[in-house]
Amino acid sequence: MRSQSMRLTLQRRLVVEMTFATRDHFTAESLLAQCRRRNGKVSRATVYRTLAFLVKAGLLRQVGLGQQSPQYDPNFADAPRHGHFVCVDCQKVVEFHDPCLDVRESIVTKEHGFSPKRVSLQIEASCDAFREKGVCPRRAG
Amino acid sequence: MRSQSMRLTLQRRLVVEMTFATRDHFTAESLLAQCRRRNGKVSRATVYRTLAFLVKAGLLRQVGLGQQSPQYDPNFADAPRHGHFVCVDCQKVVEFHDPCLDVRESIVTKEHGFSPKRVSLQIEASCDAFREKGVCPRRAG
DNA sequence: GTACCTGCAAATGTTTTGCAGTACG
DNA sequence: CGTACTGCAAAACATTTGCAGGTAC
Repeated sequence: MRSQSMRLTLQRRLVVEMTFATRDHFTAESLLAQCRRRNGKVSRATVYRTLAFLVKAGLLRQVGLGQQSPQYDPNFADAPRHGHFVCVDCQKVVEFHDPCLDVRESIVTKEHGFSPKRVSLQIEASCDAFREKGVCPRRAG
Repeated sequence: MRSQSMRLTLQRRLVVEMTFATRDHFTAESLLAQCRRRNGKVSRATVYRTLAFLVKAGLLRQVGLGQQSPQYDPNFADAPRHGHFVCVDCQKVVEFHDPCLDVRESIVTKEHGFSPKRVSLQIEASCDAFREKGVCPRRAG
């Protein structure tokens, strides 16, 4: 998987494991915290360097979900063309997939003389709970 | 337009003018530079504060276009539902609009129990020039 | 005249980098 | 064994904030 002139160190192994240990999105800082909770010994610099490598290799996706710092989406390799709902209240992220959207995206892209590489679709929306109760279960405290 | 308990100062006027002086996307820092080139006298803090206000007011859109820092899209008020092509080589951004996509997005969103608020669609792609010549005219130096 | 606003500079937070020591292969 | 990698701490950025002084209304 990675033996392409790169060394497989304990630290990189840990970062990669933590990256794909969950399907949830995460930030670089939260992954570092996760690694250390797992009693792993890894520096901040190595986490950032390894994440950058995974993104460049196409195994991980960096997405801007409206929050302050960029998030990483570990499900990108499995389903390269999924989109994200982001709740305007609780910030909860739900992934979705729609073949019709994909097709239409391809058509539009080609009409404009482009050749699609990666698609990033975010929809800010309110979830059911928010509309009904005015607040999300997940919200804040 | 803004007299809703907010004072119309010279600085705010300048930032708003610069924001909508072009249809190009920009960052907070580049707008600050732009303001100062226009011999305007405004502080970094005021630029950030005014941009945040415009975004909250729905007159400006903050978008993550894959670059390091977030960009601002001044065309959001005119066409709230447009998407962006971002060239993988030269980073050039081209806006597009497609009603079919809009419709499909609405359907998918509702199917998942959400109510759409804002849609952000970015497509990373290679432009004609890049595919033909292997490099974009706009690229780098 | 009084809030609200600005500008500065410091604080905050994130990501990158130089370099000496470490360890994979 | 040599070279790539790590960790540290500092640097480089981007953005926010506290506060003293300024200004729109």
